[in-house]
Amino acid sequence: MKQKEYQKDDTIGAVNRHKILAAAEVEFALHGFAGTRVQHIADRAQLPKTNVLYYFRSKEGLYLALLEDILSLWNGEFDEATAEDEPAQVLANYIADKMEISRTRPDASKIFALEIINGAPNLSGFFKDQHATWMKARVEVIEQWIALGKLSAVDPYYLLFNIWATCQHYADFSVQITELRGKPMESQDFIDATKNLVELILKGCGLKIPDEFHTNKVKS
Amino acid sequence: MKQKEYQKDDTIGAVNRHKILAAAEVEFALHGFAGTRVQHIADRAQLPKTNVLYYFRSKEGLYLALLEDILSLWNGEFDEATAEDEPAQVLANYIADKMEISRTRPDASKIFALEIINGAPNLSGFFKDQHATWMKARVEVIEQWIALGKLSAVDPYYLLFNIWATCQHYADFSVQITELRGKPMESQDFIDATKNLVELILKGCGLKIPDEFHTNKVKS
DNA sequence: CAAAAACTAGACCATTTGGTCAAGGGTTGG
DNA sequence: CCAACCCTTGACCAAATGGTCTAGTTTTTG
Repeated sequence: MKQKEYQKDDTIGAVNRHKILAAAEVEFALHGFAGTRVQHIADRAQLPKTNVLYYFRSKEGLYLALLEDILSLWNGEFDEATAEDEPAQVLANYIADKMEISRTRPDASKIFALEIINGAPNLSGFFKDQHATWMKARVEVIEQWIALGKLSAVDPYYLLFNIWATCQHYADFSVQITELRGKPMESQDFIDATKNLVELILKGCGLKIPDEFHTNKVKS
Repeated sequence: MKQKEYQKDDTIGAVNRHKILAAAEVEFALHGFAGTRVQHIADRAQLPKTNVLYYFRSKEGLYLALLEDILSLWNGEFDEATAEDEPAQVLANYIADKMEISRTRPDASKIFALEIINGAPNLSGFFKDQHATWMKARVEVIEQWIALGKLSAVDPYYLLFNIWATCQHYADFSVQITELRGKPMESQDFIDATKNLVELILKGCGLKIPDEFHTNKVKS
C-alpha cells in the first residue's frame, strides 16, 4: 500500500533508527529533554551526531518519536475488561503488567514521569483526550463491580491512582530504592514486590487474592 | 556566635533570597535544572538577573541551596517512633504528613522526584547515608511491631515504598490527576484521598483505622 | 551497470545562556 | 558626616550546542 513500511527491521535505516531511539531513551531518562545532548545520544548509539539529525529532523523530533513509542506501552488487558469479569483477577493482572513494564522499561517510565511532572508540555491534546476517555470507561466498570457487590465501595479514581503510583515508583525511584535496600531490585524482588502490592490493593478492596499472587509468608 | 545569621527575615538580603528561592522552586519544578533559565527565575522574582547571581554564586549554587531547603521537609514525627507506639496511629499520621506536604509544597516534591529520577546527581553522600540510616531504624521498628503482633507480617521496605509512592504521586502527577478528574484536587479532595490511602494501607497491614481517618462511606 | 536514492561525515555557524565586570546608589554605624 | 559595606544594574563575553551545508560514499533499483 505505502512504501514507507520501513519496519522491515533489517534495513540499515531501521537498524540505525532503532539504535538511536534506544540511546535516546537512556539519555532523556537520565538528563531530561533540556539536559540531554544530541552528541551524547550519538555517542551512545555509536553514530556521528549528524546522523542522528539525519534520521530525526531535530532533537525535538527525536523526542516526540520516542514519546510516541513509549505511550504505546500504556495499553493492556484492562482496557477491555467489563463488568462481567472478575475484579480480583483483572486488577491483579493489571498490577502485574504495570510492574513488568517498570522492570523491563524503566527508562520509558521515567521519561513519561518527567513529562508529567513538567506539566506534560509535549503530550498532545489527542493523547490527553484519549486517556481521559479511557479513564471514564474504566471508572464505570469499577463502579459496576461495586454495584454488583463484587468489590467494596472504593473510590475508583483513588484506586487507579494508587496502582499507578506504586507501580511507577519502582521504575522512577529505582535509584533511591537501590540505595535504601543496599542492592538493586532483581527479577525475584519484582515478583515479591508485585505479590505484596497485589495483596495490599486487593485486600484494601475487600477482594480475595488469586492463587498465583499469594505471598509465601507462612510456609506450612 | 557568627554574624551570618541572616535569618532575620526582614533585612533586604533575606527578603530577596527568599523571593529568589520561591521563584526558583517554581521554575525548577517546571523545567528541571537544565531547562531552567536564570533569567526566568529573575523575572518571576521581579529582580534583575545579575541580582540572582549576586545572592547565589551560580545557578548550581541556587539549586543546591533550594535542594537543601527541600530535604529538610523530609523530617517528621515518624522519625522518633518506637516499638512502644501504636503502628496504626503512627503510620496514619505519617501518611497524613506526607499528603500534607504534597498538597502544600508540590513543587518541592517535584524537584525531589526529578532529582531521583535523574539518578540523584546532586544528593550528597551525606544525605544518602543519613537517609539509609533512617531507613534501617524505621525498618527495625516495623519489624518489632510485627514481632509483637501489632502488625501483620508485611515487608517493611515495600510498606514504606508504597506510602512514599502514593503520597508523592499526588504532587508529582498533579497535572495528570487534574486532567483525568476534570478538576484540580481541592483541600477537601486531599482529605478524602488521605483517608482512602490510610484505609488502604492500614487494612493491608491488618490494622484498625483510627477514628479520625475513617471514611464516611456509610452514613448510618 | 548506471543512475537515483539513501546514508555518512567533517566543517561551520547563529544563538542562547551562564556568568563577569565595573560603576554607581543606599544604608548603616561610629 | 563619612567610610565601609551591601545592594543594584546595564554592558559585555566565552563557551556550548542545535542545526545546516556540502561533498562524498554506499546501497538499491530499473
